[in-house]
Amino acid sequence: MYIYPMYSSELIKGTLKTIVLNLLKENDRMYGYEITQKVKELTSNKIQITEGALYPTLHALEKHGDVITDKVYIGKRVRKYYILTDQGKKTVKERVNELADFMKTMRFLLDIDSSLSNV
Amino acid sequence: MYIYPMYSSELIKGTLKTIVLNLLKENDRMYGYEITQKVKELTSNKIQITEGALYPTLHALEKHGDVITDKVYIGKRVRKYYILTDQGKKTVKERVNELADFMKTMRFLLDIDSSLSNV
DNA sequence: AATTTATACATAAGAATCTAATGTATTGTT
DNA sequence: AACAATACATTAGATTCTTATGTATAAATT
Repeated sequence: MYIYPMYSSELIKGTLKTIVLNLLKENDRMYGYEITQKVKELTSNKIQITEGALYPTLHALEKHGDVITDKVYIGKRVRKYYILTDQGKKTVKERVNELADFMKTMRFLLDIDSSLSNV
Repeated sequence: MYIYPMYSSELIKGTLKTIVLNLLKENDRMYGYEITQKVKELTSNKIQITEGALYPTLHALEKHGDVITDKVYIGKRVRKYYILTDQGKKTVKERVNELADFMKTMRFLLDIDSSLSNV
């Protein structure tokens, strides 16, 4: 059974906020651990968000007003749900558009589309 | 006259080495300043490599054996040409393939291809 | 002729963002 | 009973960038 390699960490830098915001756009409410598992699953283990990266990011999004939280107890264990605000919905669009544009530029710059092996 | 905005710096992080290596693959020999101008030109000012980012990157590539240098004097002014080594040619392929794969994953994860506004 | 802009290298302090490690605690599985 | 999974969080250290600074030559403008 072949294990897909993870991407080198430099690549993921700068896209984490966008990934998290976009997941929240599509799922209404998610908690931290759920986000790490969902990304892992959706990317066949190629992107694994570490907790040391995720939680500070979530806290920053909350501070910035892009998300609000809802603390829920499952038995005695705490869970913090994150929900997009209206402001956050705007931020998602901006971020995703910017990333899409950036990737377009990179494909051109690196002449990627012409070799069809990676489409 | 509309000035295209630059991408936020987080996005560029982690792709600089790949951009530089790929340019060297396509141009045989280039010097630092030339690289900054070429990237600026090819991306309509949307990616502007700063010297503080570029020179340390070039030095790291040399240290790692991906490039060798050729110091040339234009009159009294020095110019350091960078040339890919065989090792460097391998590294370019790996880096570009990884970035292409990563962008593919991101397009899927962020559901970008379905909205055709950014293709 | 003098000043400014462009060319061309380089380094260094500080910011941002990540990894890896550590910590606490509960719940499910073997 | 022991281990793995769930769920939060923080911190030291690494990496990679920005911004500022420095040095110097060549070309263009006033």
